[in-house]
Amino acid sequence: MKCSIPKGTRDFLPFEMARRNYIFDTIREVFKVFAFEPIETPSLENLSTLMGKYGEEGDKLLFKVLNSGDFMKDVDFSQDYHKVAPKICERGLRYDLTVPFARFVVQHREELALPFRRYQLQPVWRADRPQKGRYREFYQCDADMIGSESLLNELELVQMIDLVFQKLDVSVTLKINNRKILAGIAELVGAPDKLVDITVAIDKLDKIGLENVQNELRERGLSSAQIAALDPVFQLSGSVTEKLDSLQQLFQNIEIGQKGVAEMRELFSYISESRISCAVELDLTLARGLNYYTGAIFEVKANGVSIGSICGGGRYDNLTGIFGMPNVSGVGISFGADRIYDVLTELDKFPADLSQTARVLFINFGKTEQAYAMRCVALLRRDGISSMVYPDAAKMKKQMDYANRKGVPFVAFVGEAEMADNTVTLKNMATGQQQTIAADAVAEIVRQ
RNA sequence: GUGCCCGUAGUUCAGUUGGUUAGAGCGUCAGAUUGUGGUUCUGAAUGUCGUGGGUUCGAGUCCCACCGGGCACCCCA
Repeated sequence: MKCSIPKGTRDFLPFEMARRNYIFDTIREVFKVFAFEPIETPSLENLSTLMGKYGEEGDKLLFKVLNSGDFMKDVDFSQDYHKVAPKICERGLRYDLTVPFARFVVQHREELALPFRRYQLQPVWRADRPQKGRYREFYQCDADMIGSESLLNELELVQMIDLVFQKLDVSVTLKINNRKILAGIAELVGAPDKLVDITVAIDKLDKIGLENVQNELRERGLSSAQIAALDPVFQLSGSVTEKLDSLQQLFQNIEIGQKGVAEMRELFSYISESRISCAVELDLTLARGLNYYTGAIFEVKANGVSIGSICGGGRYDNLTGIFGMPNVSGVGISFGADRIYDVLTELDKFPADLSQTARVLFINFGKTEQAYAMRCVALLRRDGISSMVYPDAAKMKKQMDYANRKGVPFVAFVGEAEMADNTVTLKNMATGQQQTIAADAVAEIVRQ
Protein backbone atom coordinates (compact mmCIF):
# COMPACT_ATOMS: atom_id res chain seq x y z
CA MET A 1 0.00 0.00 0.00
CA LYS A 2 1.21 3.43 -0.90
CA CYS A 3 0.38 6.26 1.45
CA SER A 4 1.15 9.94 1.47
CA ILE A 5 0.06 13.28 2.84
CA PRO A 6 -1.30 16.26 0.91
CA LYS A 7 1.17 18.43 -0.93
CA GLY A 8 2.56 21.23 1.17
CA THR A 9 1.87 19.47 4.50
CA ARG A 10 4.42 17.69 6.68
CA ASP A 11 4.82 15.07 9.36
CA PHE A 12 7.07 15.97 12.27
CA LEU A 13 9.44 13.42 13.77
CA PRO A 14 10.24 13.51 17.49
CA PHE A 15 13.53 15.35 16.95
CA GLU A 16 11.70 17.92 14.84
CA MET A 17 9.01 18.32 17.47
CA ALA A 18 11.69 18.97 20.08
CA ARG A 19 13.04 21.76 17.90
CA ARG A 20 9.62 23.14 17.06
CA ASN A 21 8.64 23.18 20.72
CA TYR A 22 11.84 25.04 21.51
CA ILE A 23 10.68 27.78 19.13
CA PHE A 24 7.10 27.79 20.40
CA ASP A 25 8.22 27.80 24.04
CA THR A 26 10.59 30.71 23.42
CA ILE A 27 7.92 32.78 21.72
CA ARG A 28 5.25 31.85 24.26
CA GLU A 29 7.52 32.82 27.12
CA VAL A 30 8.03 36.29 25.63
CA PHE A 31 4.31 36.71 24.95
CA LYS A 32 3.50 35.79 28.53
CA VAL A 33 6.04 38.10 30.06
CA PHE A 34 4.57 40.97 28.04
CA ALA A 35 1.21 40.17 29.65
CA PHE A 36 -0.54 38.57 26.70
CA GLU A 37 -3.18 35.92 27.33
CA PRO A 38 -3.75 32.85 25.17
CA ILE A 39 -6.83 32.10 23.11
CA GLU A 40 -7.65 29.58 20.42
CA THR A 41 -10.12 29.71 17.59
CA PRO A 42 -11.42 26.91 15.36
CA SER A 43 -9.58 25.77 12.25
CA LEU A 44 -12.78 26.24 10.29
CA GLU A 45 -14.39 29.64 9.94
CA ASN A 46 -17.44 30.66 8.01
CA LEU A 47 -16.29 31.71 4.59
CA SER A 48 -18.22 34.94 4.98
CA THR A 49 -15.80 35.77 7.81
CA LEU A 50 -12.74 35.13 5.67
CA MET A 51 -13.71 36.19 2.15
CA GLY A 52 -12.73 39.65 1.03
CA LYS A 53 -10.34 40.28 3.91
CA TYR A 54 -7.11 39.38 2.15
CA GLY A 55 -7.72 40.84 -1.29
CA GLU A 56 -8.42 39.02 -4.49
CA GLU A 57 -5.29 36.92 -4.21
CA GLY A 58 -6.18 35.86 -0.69
CA ASP A 59 -9.66 34.72 -1.67
CA LYS A 60 -8.09 32.41 -4.22
CA LEU A 61 -5.71 30.96 -1.64
CA LEU A 62 -8.44 30.11 0.87
CA PHE A 63 -9.06 26.40 1.36
CA LYS A 64 -12.79 26.03 0.98
CA VAL A 65 -14.66 23.11 2.50
CA LEU A 66 -17.60 21.51 0.75
CA ASN A 67 -20.90 21.62 2.60
CA SER A 68 -22.27 18.44 4.09
CA GLY A 69 -25.32 16.65 2.80
CA ASP A 70 -26.77 17.07 -0.64
CA PHE A 71 -24.97 20.32 -1.28
CA MET A 72 -25.43 20.11 -5.03
CA LYS A 73 -29.19 20.36 -4.81
CA ASP A 74 -30.63 23.54 -6.33
CA VAL A 75 -27.23 24.77 -7.54
CA ASP A 76 -26.88 25.99 -11.09
CA PHE A 77 -23.50 24.60 -12.09
CA SER A 78 -23.55 26.29 -15.47
CA GLN A 79 -22.76 29.54 -13.66
CA ASP A 80 -19.32 30.98 -13.15
CA TYR A 81 -17.13 29.26 -10.54
CA HIS A 82 -17.10 32.35 -8.33
CA LYS A 83 -20.87 32.29 -8.15
CA VAL A 84 -21.13 28.56 -7.56
CA ALA A 85 -18.41 28.29 -4.91
CA PRO A 86 -20.18 30.29 -2.16
CA LYS A 87 -23.26 28.14 -2.62
CA ILE A 88 -21.54 24.82 -2.12
CA CYS A 89 -18.90 25.97 0.41
CA GLU A 90 -19.96 27.83 3.52
CA ARG A 91 -16.81 27.18 5.53
CA GLY A 92 -13.10 27.39 4.96
CA LEU A 93 -9.80 26.84 6.77
CA ARG A 94 -8.45 29.96 8.41
CA TYR A 95 -5.87 31.85 6.34
CA ASP A 96 -4.29 33.69 9.24
CA LEU A 97 -4.98 34.39 12.91
CA THR A 98 -5.71 38.10 12.69
CA VAL A 99 -9.08 38.02 10.97
CA PRO A 100 -10.40 35.20 13.18
CA PHE A 101 -9.20 37.27 16.15
CA ALA A 102 -11.14 40.28 14.94
CA ARG A 103 -14.21 38.08 14.68
CA PHE A 104 -13.46 36.73 18.16
CA VAL A 105 -13.26 40.21 19.65
CA VAL A 106 -16.55 41.28 18.14
CA GLN A 107 -18.26 38.11 19.25
CA HIS A 108 -16.91 38.21 22.82
CA ARG A 109 -16.77 41.95 23.35
CA GLU A 110 -18.85 41.73 26.53
CA GLU A 111 -16.39 39.27 28.07
CA LEU A 112 -13.21 41.16 27.25
CA ALA A 113 -11.71 44.05 29.16
CA LEU A 114 -10.14 46.49 26.73
CA PRO A 115 -7.35 47.05 26.05
CA PHE A 116 -7.02 43.33 25.45
CA ARG A 117 -3.79 41.51 24.66
CA ARG A 118 -3.98 38.01 23.28
CA TYR A 119 -1.55 35.52 21.88
CA GLN A 120 -2.38 32.58 19.68
CA LEU A 121 -0.15 29.78 18.38
CA GLN A 122 -2.05 27.80 15.80
CA PRO A 123 -1.75 26.47 12.26
CA VAL A 124 -3.13 28.31 9.25
CA TRP A 125 -3.72 27.05 5.73
CA ARG A 126 -3.12 28.54 2.32
CA ALA A 127 -3.82 26.87 -1.02
CA ASP A 128 -0.57 28.24 -2.37
CA ARG A 129 1.81 26.27 -4.50
CA PRO A 130 4.44 25.05 -2.05
CA GLN A 131 8.13 25.82 -2.44
CA LYS A 132 11.08 26.68 -0.27
CA GLY A 133 9.87 28.38 2.90
CA ARG A 134 6.28 28.14 1.77
CA TYR A 135 3.89 25.55 3.11
CA ARG A 136 0.19 24.89 2.76
CA GLU A 137 -0.12 24.25 6.47
CA PHE A 138 2.06 26.25 8.81
CA TYR A 139 2.02 27.75 12.28
CA GLN A 140 1.70 31.39 13.09
CA CYS A 141 2.46 32.80 16.51
CA ASP A 142 0.42 35.96 16.87
CA ALA A 143 0.37 38.62 19.53
CA ASP A 144 -2.14 41.44 19.16
CA MET A 145 -3.26 44.25 21.39
CA ILE A 146 -6.65 45.74 20.71
CA GLY A 147 -8.49 48.74 22.08
CA SER A 148 -5.64 51.23 22.38
CA GLU A 149 -4.17 53.69 19.93
CA SER A 150 -1.06 54.37 21.96
CA LEU A 151 2.19 53.93 20.09
CA LEU A 152 3.58 52.32 23.22
CA ASN A 153 1.90 49.21 21.87
CA GLU A 154 4.02 49.39 18.74
CA LEU A 155 7.09 49.88 20.88
CA GLU A 156 6.29 46.78 22.90
CA LEU A 157 5.90 44.74 19.75
CA VAL A 158 9.32 45.92 18.67
CA GLN A 159 10.70 44.92 22.06
CA MET A 160 9.09 41.51 21.79
CA ILE A 161 10.52 40.91 18.33
CA ASP A 162 13.92 41.91 19.61
CA LEU A 163 13.67 39.65 22.65
CA VAL A 164 12.44 36.59 20.75
CA PHE A 165 15.26 36.68 18.24
CA GLN A 166 17.76 37.49 20.93
CA LYS A 167 16.68 34.36 22.79
CA LEU A 168 16.83 32.33 19.59
CA ASP A 169 20.27 33.79 18.88
CA VAL A 170 19.34 34.95 15.38
CA SER A 171 20.56 38.23 13.97
CA VAL A 172 17.64 40.04 12.34
CA THR A 173 16.69 43.32 10.74
CA LEU A 174 13.37 44.87 11.64
CA LYS A 175 11.86 47.02 8.92
CA ILE A 176 9.16 49.50 9.76
CA ASN A 177 6.93 51.54 7.51
CA ASN A 178 3.63 53.31 7.86
CA ARG A 179 0.57 52.95 5.72
CA LYS A 180 -0.26 56.64 6.18
CA ILE A 181 3.08 57.59 4.67
CA LEU A 182 2.36 55.33 1.71
CA ALA A 183 -1.05 56.93 1.37
CA GLY A 184 0.65 60.32 1.51
CA ILE A 185 2.97 59.29 -1.30
CA ALA A 186 0.04 58.14 -3.40
CA GLU A 187 -1.63 61.47 -2.82
CA LEU A 188 1.59 63.27 -3.59
CA VAL A 189 1.65 61.83 -7.10
CA GLY A 190 -2.04 62.49 -7.47
CA ALA A 191 -3.13 58.88 -7.60
CA PRO A 192 -4.63 57.97 -4.22
CA ASP A 193 -6.67 55.21 -5.86
CA LYS A 194 -3.46 53.60 -7.10
CA LEU A 195 -1.97 53.24 -3.63
CA VAL A 196 -1.70 49.47 -3.79
CA ASP A 197 -0.19 49.51 -7.28
CA ILE A 198 2.34 52.11 -6.25
CA THR A 199 3.38 50.39 -3.06
CA VAL A 200 3.58 46.94 -4.62
CA ALA A 201 5.83 48.38 -7.30
CA ILE A 202 7.94 50.31 -4.79
CA ASP A 203 8.25 47.13 -2.75
CA LYS A 204 10.25 45.60 -5.58
CA LEU A 205 12.77 48.43 -5.72
CA ASP A 206 15.72 46.56 -4.24
CA LYS A 207 14.77 43.41 -6.15
CA ILE A 208 14.33 44.65 -9.74
CA GLY A 209 15.79 48.16 -9.69
CA LEU A 210 14.45 51.65 -10.25
CA GLU A 211 13.96 51.37 -13.99
CA ASN A 212 11.86 48.22 -13.80
CA VAL A 213 9.79 49.68 -11.01
CA GLN A 214 9.07 52.71 -13.18
CA ASN A 215 8.13 50.45 -16.08
CA GLU A 216 5.78 48.51 -13.87
CA LEU A 217 4.18 51.73 -12.63
CA ARG A 218 3.63 52.74 -16.25
CA GLU A 219 1.99 49.38 -16.95
CA ARG A 220 -0.22 49.89 -13.93
CA GLY A 221 -1.53 53.10 -15.45
CA LEU A 222 0.53 55.92 -13.97
CA SER A 223 1.48 58.83 -16.18
CA SER A 224 5.08 59.91 -16.71
CA ALA A 225 4.44 63.02 -14.65
CA GLN A 226 3.14 60.94 -11.78
CA ILE A 227 6.12 58.62 -11.96
CA ALA A 228 8.43 61.62 -12.01
CA ALA A 229 6.66 62.95 -8.91
CA LEU A 230 7.80 59.80 -7.11
CA ASP A 231 11.45 60.58 -7.72
CA PRO A 232 11.96 62.53 -4.47
CA VAL A 233 10.70 59.48 -2.59
CA PHE A 234 13.23 57.22 -4.28
CA GLN A 235 15.93 59.78 -3.56
CA LEU A 236 15.33 59.73 0.19
CA SER A 237 18.46 58.92 2.13
CA GLY A 238 20.26 59.46 5.39
CA SER A 239 19.18 58.68 8.92
CA VAL A 240 15.62 57.94 9.96
CA THR A 241 15.21 61.51 11.17
CA GLU A 242 16.56 62.91 7.92
CA LYS A 243 14.22 60.74 5.88
CA LEU A 244 11.27 61.81 8.00
CA ASP A 245 12.30 65.48 7.66
CA SER A 246 12.38 65.15 3.88
CA LEU A 247 9.00 63.45 3.86
CA GLN A 248 7.53 66.17 5.99
CA GLN A 249 8.65 68.71 3.38
CA LEU A 250 7.00 66.68 0.63
CA PHE A 251 3.80 66.31 2.62
CA GLN A 252 3.28 70.04 3.27
CA ASN A 253 -0.30 69.94 2.06
CA ILE A 254 -0.99 66.28 2.65
CA GLU A 255 -2.51 65.66 6.03
CA ILE A 256 -2.42 61.88 6.06
CA GLY A 257 1.23 61.82 5.12
CA GLN A 258 2.06 64.26 7.90
CA LYS A 259 0.22 62.09 10.36
CA GLY A 260 2.23 59.09 9.25
CA VAL A 261 5.47 61.00 9.66
CA ALA A 262 4.44 62.12 13.14
CA GLU A 263 3.63 58.54 14.16
CA MET A 264 6.98 57.31 12.90
CA ARG A 265 8.80 60.09 14.71
CA GLU A 266 7.15 59.12 17.95
CA LEU A 267 7.75 55.41 17.51
CA PHE A 268 11.38 55.82 16.53
CA SER A 269 11.99 58.12 19.45
CA TYR A 270 10.55 55.46 21.80
CA ILE A 271 12.74 52.87 20.13
CA SER A 272 15.89 54.93 20.52
CA GLU A 273 15.08 55.41 24.21
CA SER A 274 14.74 51.68 24.85
CA ARG A 275 17.52 49.18 24.51
CA ILE A 276 16.78 47.44 21.24
CA SER A 277 19.68 45.33 20.06
CA CYS A 278 18.55 44.33 16.57
CA ALA A 279 18.80 46.63 13.55
CA VAL A 280 15.67 48.76 13.08
CA GLU A 281 15.11 50.53 9.79
CA LEU A 282 12.53 52.87 8.32
CA ASP A 283 11.85 51.19 5.00
CA LEU A 284 9.44 52.98 2.68
CA THR A 285 9.47 50.08 0.24
CA LEU A 286 7.83 47.86 2.81
CA ALA A 287 4.26 47.14 1.76
CA ARG A 288 2.59 44.32 3.67
CA GLY A 289 -0.98 43.55 4.54
CA LEU A 290 -2.24 46.57 2.72
CA ASN A 291 -5.73 45.21 2.78
CA TYR A 292 -6.12 46.02 6.43
CA TYR A 293 -3.12 47.79 7.93
CA THR A 294 -3.68 51.49 8.50
CA GLY A 295 -0.66 52.61 10.52
CA ALA A 296 2.66 50.99 11.32
CA ILE A 297 3.82 48.02 9.23
CA PHE A 298 6.47 45.60 10.50
CA GLU A 299 8.59 43.02 8.81
CA VAL A 300 11.51 40.99 10.13
CA LYS A 301 14.17 39.34 8.02
CA ALA A 302 16.94 37.07 9.21
CA ASN A 303 20.33 38.47 8.27
CA GLY A 304 22.22 36.27 5.86
CA VAL A 305 19.39 33.83 5.12
CA SER A 306 17.44 34.04 1.90
CA ILE A 307 14.03 33.07 3.10
CA GLY A 308 11.09 35.47 3.05
CA SER A 309 10.09 37.44 6.12
CA ILE A 310 9.96 35.46 9.35
CA CYS A 311 7.74 37.87 11.22
CA GLY A 312 5.31 40.55 10.12
CA GLY A 313 2.61 42.77 11.49
CA GLY A 314 1.12 46.18 11.79
CA ARG A 315 -1.72 48.36 13.01
CA TYR A 316 -5.26 48.02 11.79
CA ASP A 317 -7.78 50.65 12.82
CA ASN A 318 -10.82 49.17 11.29
CA LEU A 319 -10.60 45.42 11.27
CA THR A 320 -13.47 44.81 13.66
CA GLY A 321 -15.45 47.42 11.77
CA ILE A 322 -16.09 44.87 9.06
CA PHE A 323 -17.84 42.75 11.68
CA GLY A 324 -19.90 45.64 12.98
CA MET A 325 -17.73 46.96 15.80
CA PRO A 326 -16.21 50.30 14.77
CA ASN A 327 -13.56 52.42 16.45
CA VAL A 328 -11.49 49.66 17.94
CA SER A 329 -7.88 49.97 16.96
CA GLY A 330 -5.49 47.06 17.10
CA VAL A 331 -1.87 46.31 16.43
CA GLY A 332 -0.10 42.99 16.28
CA ILE A 333 2.67 40.79 15.00
CA SER A 334 2.92 37.27 13.71
CA PHE A 335 5.97 35.02 13.98
CA GLY A 336 6.27 32.39 11.25
CA ALA A 337 7.35 29.37 13.28
CA ASP A 338 8.09 27.18 10.28
CA ARG A 339 10.31 29.72 8.59
CA ILE A 340 12.07 30.42 11.87
CA TYR A 341 12.69 26.67 12.02
CA ASP A 342 14.23 26.79 8.56
CA VAL A 343 16.38 29.76 9.55
CA LEU A 344 17.61 28.09 12.73
CA THR A 345 18.39 24.95 10.74
CA GLU A 346 20.32 26.86 8.11
CA LEU A 347 22.26 28.81 10.73
CA ASP A 348 22.71 25.72 12.91
CA LYS A 349 21.35 27.57 15.94
CA PHE A 350 19.33 24.85 17.66
CA PRO A 351 20.62 23.93 21.11
CA ALA A 352 22.21 20.47 21.08
CA ASP A 353 20.39 19.10 24.11
CA LEU A 354 16.75 19.26 23.06
CA SER A 355 16.37 15.49 23.13
CA GLN A 356 13.25 14.23 24.89
CA THR A 357 14.23 10.57 25.20
CA ALA A 358 14.31 8.56 28.41
CA ARG A 359 17.13 9.32 30.83
CA VAL A 360 17.33 5.68 31.81
CA LEU A 361 16.53 2.43 30.02
CA PHE A 362 16.20 -0.69 32.16
CA ILE A 363 17.38 -3.83 30.44
CA ASN A 364 14.81 -6.60 30.53
CA PHE A 365 16.23 -9.95 31.71
CA GLY A 366 12.96 -11.80 32.13
CA LYS A 367 9.76 -12.06 34.13
CA THR A 368 11.11 -11.71 37.68
CA GLU A 369 13.67 -9.07 36.81
CA GLN A 370 11.25 -6.94 34.80
CA ALA A 371 8.88 -6.71 37.75
CA TYR A 372 11.72 -5.38 39.91
CA ALA A 373 12.75 -3.01 37.12
CA MET A 374 9.21 -1.70 36.81
CA ARG A 375 9.27 -0.80 40.50
CA CYS A 376 12.57 1.06 40.03
CA VAL A 377 11.11 2.94 37.10
CA ALA A 378 8.04 3.88 39.12
CA LEU A 379 10.35 5.45 41.71
CA LEU A 380 12.18 7.45 39.07
CA ARG A 381 8.96 8.62 37.46
CA ARG A 382 7.71 9.85 40.81
CA ASP A 383 10.79 12.08 40.76
CA GLY A 384 9.88 13.31 37.31
CA ILE A 385 12.61 11.37 35.54
CA SER A 386 11.75 10.00 32.14
CA SER A 387 12.56 6.31 32.15
CA MET A 388 11.40 2.96 30.81
CA VAL A 389 11.90 -0.77 30.98
CA TYR A 390 12.58 -2.49 27.67
CA PRO A 391 9.25 -4.25 27.14
CA ASP A 392 10.65 -7.60 25.98
CA ALA A 393 13.37 -9.88 27.28
CA ALA A 394 15.19 -9.46 23.97
CA LYS A 395 18.84 -10.11 23.36
CA MET A 396 21.20 -7.85 25.21
CA LYS A 397 22.63 -6.48 21.99
CA LYS A 398 19.22 -5.55 20.72
CA GLN A 399 18.35 -3.71 23.94
CA MET A 400 21.68 -1.90 24.02
CA ASP A 401 21.35 -0.97 20.37
CA TYR A 402 17.95 0.44 21.15
CA ALA A 403 19.41 2.60 23.93
CA ASN A 404 22.08 3.79 21.53
CA ARG A 405 19.73 4.70 18.76
CA LYS A 406 17.52 6.63 21.12
CA GLY A 407 20.50 8.40 22.63
CA VAL A 408 19.49 7.27 26.12
CA PRO A 409 22.28 8.46 28.44
CA PHE A 410 21.95 5.73 31.12
CA VAL A 411 21.22 2.01 30.96
CA ALA A 412 20.31 0.09 34.09
CA PHE A 413 20.86 -3.60 34.72
CA VAL A 414 18.91 -5.46 37.35
CA GLY A 415 19.55 -9.18 37.58
CA GLU A 416 19.60 -11.69 40.42
CA ALA A 417 22.54 -10.08 42.20
CA GLU A 418 21.03 -6.59 42.15
CA MET A 419 17.61 -7.84 43.20
CA ALA A 420 19.13 -9.62 46.19
CA ASP A 421 20.93 -6.43 47.35
CA ASN A 422 18.18 -4.01 46.39
CA THR A 423 20.63 -2.28 44.01
CA VAL A 424 20.87 -1.26 40.38
CA THR A 425 23.87 -1.44 38.09
CA LEU A 426 23.91 1.83 36.21
CA LYS A 427 25.93 2.36 33.06
CA ASN A 428 26.78 5.74 31.64
CA MET A 429 26.52 5.22 27.90
CA ALA A 430 28.78 8.12 27.02
CA THR A 431 31.73 7.17 29.22
CA GLY A 432 31.10 3.42 29.37
CA GLN A 433 31.60 3.48 33.14
CA GLN A 434 29.23 1.59 35.37
CA GLN A 435 28.56 1.29 39.06
CA THR A 436 26.27 -0.67 41.31
CA ILE A 437 24.26 1.59 43.60
CA ALA A 438 21.25 1.50 45.90
CA ALA A 439 17.98 1.39 43.95
CA ASP A 440 16.76 4.64 45.50
CA ALA A 441 19.96 6.51 44.59
CA VAL A 442 19.48 6.26 40.82
CA ALA A 443 17.44 9.45 40.50
CA GLU A 444 20.21 11.56 41.97
CA ILE A 445 22.77 10.35 39.44
CA VAL A 446 20.71 10.44 36.26
CA ARG A 447 19.03 13.77 36.94
CA GLN A 448 19.91 16.32 34.28
C1' G B 1 -2.57 31.18 -12.06
C1' U B 2 2.43 31.34 -15.39
C1' G B 3 7.30 29.17 -16.42
C1' C B 4 11.41 25.53 -15.63
C1' C B 5 13.65 20.93 -13.63
C1' C B 6 13.27 15.90 -11.66
C1' G B 7 10.86 10.55 -10.75
C1' U B 8 15.72 3.60 -10.52
C1' A B 9 15.65 -1.09 -3.49
C1' G B 10 13.66 1.68 3.04
C1' U B 11 17.15 5.90 1.72
C1' U B 12 21.13 8.50 -1.21
C1' C B 13 22.46 7.65 -5.89
C1' A B 14 25.18 4.84 -10.38
C1' G B 15 23.45 2.54 -14.78
C1' U B 16 28.01 4.01 -21.43
C1' U B 17 25.71 5.78 -28.51
C1' G B 18 18.97 1.70 -26.68
C1' G B 19 21.76 -4.66 -26.02
C1' U B 20 21.71 -10.67 -22.00
C1' U B 21 19.91 -11.93 -15.29
C1' A B 22 19.30 -3.56 -13.15
C1' G B 23 24.05 -2.29 -9.37
C1' A B 24 26.74 0.34 -5.06
C1' G B 25 27.02 3.03 -0.25
C1' C B 26 24.07 3.75 3.99
C1' G B 27 20.07 1.48 6.56
C1' U B 28 17.35 -3.21 7.83
C1' C B 29 17.60 -8.46 9.46
C1' A B 30 20.67 -12.73 11.09
C1' G B 31 25.38 -14.47 12.97
C1' A B 32 30.62 -13.95 15.10
C1' U B 33 29.09 -12.41 20.91
C1' U B 34 23.25 -16.48 26.15
C1' G B 35 24.96 -9.79 31.74
C1' U B 36 27.17 -5.06 28.18
C1' G B 37 26.24 -0.97 23.08
C1' G B 38 28.91 2.47 19.63
C1' U B 39 34.00 -0.05 15.98
C1' U B 40 34.95 -4.41 13.00
C1' C B 41 33.98 -8.91 10.20
C1' U B 42 30.57 -12.64 7.76
C1' G B 43 25.96 -13.66 5.54
C1' A B 44 20.84 -12.50 3.92
C1' A B 45 16.43 -9.98 2.22
C1' U B 46 14.67 -6.00 -0.95
C1' G B 47 12.73 -3.39 -7.16
C1' U B 48 5.63 -3.47 -11.57
C1' C B 49 12.97 1.27 -13.00
C1' G B 50 6.21 6.75 -10.90
C1' U B 51 1.67 4.94 -14.22
C1' G B 52 -0.19 4.02 -19.07
C1' G B 53 0.58 4.08 -24.18
C1' G B 54 3.99 4.50 -28.52
C1' U B 55 8.78 3.74 -31.53
C1' U B 56 12.09 -0.71 -31.94
C1' C B 57 14.19 -7.38 -33.15
C1' G B 58 15.16 -5.25 -28.18
C1' A B 59 13.43 0.46 -23.70
C1' G B 60 15.65 2.02 -16.96
C1' U B 61 17.64 4.68 -21.45
C1' C B 62 14.01 7.63 -27.09
C1' C B 63 8.70 9.99 -27.90
C1' C B 64 3.62 11.29 -25.91
C1' A B 65 0.02 11.64 -22.04
C1' C B 66 -1.14 11.37 -17.03
C1' C B 67 0.32 11.13 -11.82
C1' G B 68 3.84 12.53 -8.09
C1' G B 69 7.98 15.70 -6.25
C1' G B 70 10.99 20.22 -6.35
C1' C B 71 12.28 25.37 -7.83
C1' A B 72 11.27 30.37 -9.65
C1' C B 73 7.48 34.14 -10.65
C1' C B 74 3.02 35.97 -8.32
C1' C B 75 1.95 36.53 -3.28
C1' C B 76 3.34 35.84 1.50
C1' A B 77 4.91 33.56 7.32
